[in-house]
Amino acid sequence: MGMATKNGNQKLHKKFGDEEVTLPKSEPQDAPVETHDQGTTQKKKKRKRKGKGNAELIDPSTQNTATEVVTGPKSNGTSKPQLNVIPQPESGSKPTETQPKSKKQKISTKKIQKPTVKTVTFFSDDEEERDTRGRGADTPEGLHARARELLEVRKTLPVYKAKDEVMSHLSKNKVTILIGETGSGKSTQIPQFLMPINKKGIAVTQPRRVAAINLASRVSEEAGSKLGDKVGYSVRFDNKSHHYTKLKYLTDGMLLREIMMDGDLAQYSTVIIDEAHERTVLTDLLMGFLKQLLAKRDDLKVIIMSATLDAERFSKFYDGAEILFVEGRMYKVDRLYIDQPSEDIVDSTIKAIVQVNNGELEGDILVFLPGQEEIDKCVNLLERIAPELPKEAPYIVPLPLYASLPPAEQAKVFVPLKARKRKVILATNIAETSVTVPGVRYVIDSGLRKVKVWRHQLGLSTLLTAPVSKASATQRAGRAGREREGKAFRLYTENDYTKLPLQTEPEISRSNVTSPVLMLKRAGVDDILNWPWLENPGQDSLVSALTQLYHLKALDDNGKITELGIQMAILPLEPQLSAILLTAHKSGCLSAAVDIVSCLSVDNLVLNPQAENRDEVNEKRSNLCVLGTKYGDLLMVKELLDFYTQFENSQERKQWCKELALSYRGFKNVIKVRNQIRQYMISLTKDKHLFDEDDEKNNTLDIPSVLKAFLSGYVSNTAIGMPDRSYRTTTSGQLISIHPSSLVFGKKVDAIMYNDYVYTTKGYARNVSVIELSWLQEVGAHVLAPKESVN
DNA sequence: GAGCACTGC
Repeated sequence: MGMATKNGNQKLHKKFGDEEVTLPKSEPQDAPVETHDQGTTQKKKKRKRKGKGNAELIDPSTQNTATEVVTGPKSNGTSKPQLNVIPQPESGSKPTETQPKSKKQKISTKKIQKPTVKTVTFFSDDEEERDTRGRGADTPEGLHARARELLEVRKTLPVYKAKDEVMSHLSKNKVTILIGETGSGKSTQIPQFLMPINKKGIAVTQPRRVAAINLASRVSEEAGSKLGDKVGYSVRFDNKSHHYTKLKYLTDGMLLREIMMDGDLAQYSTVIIDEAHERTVLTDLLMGFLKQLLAKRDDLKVIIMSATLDAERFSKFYDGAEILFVEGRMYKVDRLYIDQPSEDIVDSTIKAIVQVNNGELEGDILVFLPGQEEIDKCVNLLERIAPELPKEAPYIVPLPLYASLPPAEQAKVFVPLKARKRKVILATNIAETSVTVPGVRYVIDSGLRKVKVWRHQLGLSTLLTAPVSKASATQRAGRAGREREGKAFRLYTENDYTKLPLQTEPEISRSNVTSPVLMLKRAGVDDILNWPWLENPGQDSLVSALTQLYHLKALDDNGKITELGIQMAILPLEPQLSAILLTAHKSGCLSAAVDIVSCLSVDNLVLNPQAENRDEVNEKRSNLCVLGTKYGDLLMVKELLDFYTQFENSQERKQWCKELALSYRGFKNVIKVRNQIRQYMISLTKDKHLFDEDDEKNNTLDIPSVLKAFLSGYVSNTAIGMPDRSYRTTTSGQLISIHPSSLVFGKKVDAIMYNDYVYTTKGYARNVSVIELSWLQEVGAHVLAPKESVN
């Protein structure tokens, strides 16, 4: 059938009405699903059950039962079942959906109430909104009353019930791997259990700012103290902790900075790495540092908290550390597969949405799609077909959700709808971990995601659409079972599912590791290749990072970190950008360089205009930015920032941003970043007055100096204009095109420098500036072989 | 003449 998305809505609707729709196949359930067989299910064939039947489909962890914690042999003395190793998945079965426990381990099967863990939304990342809540209850009496209230809730958490066993284990071991699923309460309770017995502080890391802030605020309430006193947090731009704070939630990046300042982490007696299974570059690095530190410090305890999958790997990494398992509290989620996947993901998504809407009980639908393009297409189609769908079914309201969407648009997914309406949230991976949408009962999973892959041989990155891992598919499905039983409809076959990789490839093995390597050097690691990497990025990748750092003069001929390198590591920037600032300082154009670098550190600042007013916006930008038009995009953001700061009030700023398709929120972040960088530069140079004469300096902007400073960081990101108007890179001679979003697009110049080299339909240079050929020799002779670079 | 997931200091 392969219905094209270009079809009109009438036709589309008709096709859904007839019996061509065969997806997704649904398994008969024990639970009442009266409405399920409306309309489109006649053609369904019963799926063949394997072996143990229906139960095998269901992730045991999502059963609504509470289970006792099971610990390793050392916590013996009871007749409770034990577990210290995660069993290998049976071959041919569904490994990621098999939990390391047997039926007999369940000690209780009573139904649980609504999960009590506070829903974490991304809103509170904005301190303006966060500070307005929770006021007035700050009296000691009020805090204690609230804590007593919360204690009753805490006692129902699986991990609370196992407190004694967990504690007895933790007191005997230096390293523990603790597996706890969603709803177990591990992130809030375990650190609190430890507070009375820790002499020094407890650090708990999180991959995301919002999570650190929300956990700290919850736990502080539970502990009956004011946020920032006994329990606090520390994230970039926001610190609510004191030297006497006993329990500190921080982002993993923050703990890494602390390691660079104090390699022994002397202020902590326990470090907990939470969400270790996400395998971000930073958590991976932390785990390596901790391994080294454990050999040095006898009084340090380390707890690695994770979802199930990486437990054995973590255990091996920490010399066979024991694994504790805590049952989560999620509701049952049935997984259903398609039998004939379509080539067109938008097509099969729309069909699945319509069928779920027609056939399933009330509850919102969360759809996982790879990117903005697919999401926007689906939203448009759904808006058109919604009025044509059967009147018996709820009216569907499509809502997009992705990171570059303005905050007000994102907020719509949290607003409840009136009766007879059903939210269909079409989201990227943002909804897999970062944003939790309430009310979701059905998940539709395309099985796809976008992944950025760094190719160090070419010095470029590509953004690919790729299948998710089993772990990711399980996580996505779990989003349907947070409030009650749910269903996950997978837009791929069960056979395809079995072929998916077990886990997502760790980020570090597909990333540019220049910055991690500089951090290691700063922390005193000499032998980068043989450092205890949880995942070694590979020799090629490491050598390319070391070479890059050498070119940036962060490392000397012996591979030792230089004074410059130490300063670069301190700045909260990529090494290239740090190098640029230090060069700019020498050449007297620091202020302008800081402005530009701040803009470059903020994502989605200069937005893609909508298609209908694209030409108009582009023209406005180029008329406004005289220097940008002549010298390129670095000068453009400098000009834009100057305009932005000249406005009197935020209303004018907002309006101006809107007209030029710029992000107001982005500029607010630029100002924060700029302040932070200025502070760092002041402390590095010990010159308090470094930025005092800012206004005068703007009047005498030395453009060649600024561009040469940037060239010092981006020597290898340069290309030469050819007679046929194409450009070839100075490093490998590859063909490269100026991205049409650049102000330099369509111009013929001698040479260009760019910040990003991205391969999509072809190799594109993004964020392009005009440079002179002579500068390449002047600034980049030590990197570029003369014969290759200019001919 | 493109169109890009997510996160962190």
